[in-house]
Amino acid sequence: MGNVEDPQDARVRLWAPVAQAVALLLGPYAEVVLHDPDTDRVLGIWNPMTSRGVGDPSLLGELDDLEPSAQDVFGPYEKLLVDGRRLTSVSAVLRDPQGRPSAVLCINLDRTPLEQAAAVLSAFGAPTVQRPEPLFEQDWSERIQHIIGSYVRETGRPVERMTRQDRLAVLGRLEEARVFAVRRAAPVVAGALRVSRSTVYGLLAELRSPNAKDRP
Amino acid sequence: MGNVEDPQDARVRLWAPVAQAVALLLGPYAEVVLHDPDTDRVLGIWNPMTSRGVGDPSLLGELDDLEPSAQDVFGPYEKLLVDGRRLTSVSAVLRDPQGRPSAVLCINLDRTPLEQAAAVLSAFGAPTVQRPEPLFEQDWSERIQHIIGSYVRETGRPVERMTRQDRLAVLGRLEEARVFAVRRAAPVVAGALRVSRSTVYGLLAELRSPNAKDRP
DNA sequence: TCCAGACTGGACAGAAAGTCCAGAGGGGCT
DNA sequence: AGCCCCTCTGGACTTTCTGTCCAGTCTGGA
Repeated sequence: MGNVEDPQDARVRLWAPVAQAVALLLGPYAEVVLHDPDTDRVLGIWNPMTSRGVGDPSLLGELDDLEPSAQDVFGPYEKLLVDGRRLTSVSAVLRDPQGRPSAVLCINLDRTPLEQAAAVLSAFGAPTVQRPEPLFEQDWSERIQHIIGSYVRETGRPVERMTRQDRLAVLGRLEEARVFAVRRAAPVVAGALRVSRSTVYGLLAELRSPNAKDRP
Repeated sequence: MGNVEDPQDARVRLWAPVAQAVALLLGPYAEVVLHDPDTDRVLGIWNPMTSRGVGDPSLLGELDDLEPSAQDVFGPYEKLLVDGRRLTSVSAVLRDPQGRPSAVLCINLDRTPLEQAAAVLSAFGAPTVQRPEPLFEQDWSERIQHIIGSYVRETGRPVERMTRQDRLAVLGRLEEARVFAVRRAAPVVAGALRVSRSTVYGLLAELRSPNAKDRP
């Protein structure tokens, strides 16, 4: 299901069984990706969690730190999807008999369902109300990710093709969460929203002002 | 297993099946206790988690808030055992046909194993250490008050007669709590510590710098 | 093709954040 | 008391951010 691979490529034929086996073992919540380290493109993908397909460019950062290093296996490290899902990832550089890197295998495990299950368990018989929705993130930049992420999930609209209204709504939530009381937050938000700092301040001004716009 | 009951008592004969059924359903992690509200003693206990037995006095506080109230079912509320286990408890006042309280049934569910399981689940594949200590206050100025307040309480030294060391310690805690990442926090802290802004920055610098002071 | 609305990048003023220092207490010691 | 050392103070000053503005670019729709 959802497997996409290029059977023409010898590397794919070589590694596909491994990738598929792992994908089967870890159920629907693990994505296995085979990358071409030369072209930085996807060779094959099993259980894709995003809309990537064969030939698409590899996600920025997924391979970034890998090449210069001496070791071949990386992680596990944490990644955050725009929709808020938490992934645990490992990567391995796969070499041909001559020792040259021929592919990079990445396994991305979605930890969200496990965490939800954990929440169910610890809520069982718990008399105290769960935290009111709150921001148990120590790190405010995670909070930003989280808020933007849940908005994306709710609306199904990724950051890249948000409308002005979407941005206004997201900024409203961020404002509510007092995010802008934190130093340096505005530029970070601008970055996360793929928008310039000016735009953020513009939208923010529109939000905060008595909107004279509503009555023409 | 581990059931202790007094078959002589009519109330026990009446309620024992209920108690036993609940004890069986909730496995080894729920303790069911039948109390005598008049003598404040244990009439019967199933799956005892502590060393209480029939005839022992009921645990202090277990019945405290029950009597004066109008309702008959209480909880769930949280209890803490000396060994650190967290219990979720409910209680019910059981009445005879004349409406007089004849027994009190308490069910104590040990939530520890569930919470451990939850921890296992959310640790599965988790690369990062769990959050270093949440501090889920929305309002950062409250957080400042809270940190300073607890220091004062711990040391018994009010803000006015703090020593330099005290101030350093407090600032250390505030720093740890990332308080100074918030705009305008420094002056507020200075005010709360009854000290000038300069002093705050001075002490802060001393804290953050490689303390050359330690090696004379 | 042209227009209108939206975003950008850079410039800039103003506000905080930090740094620095001369001078004012204020204990403790002689 | 008188002195000294340590610490805090208030203010001046530099640096870093914040928030505003605007001319110019991009883009989708009529």
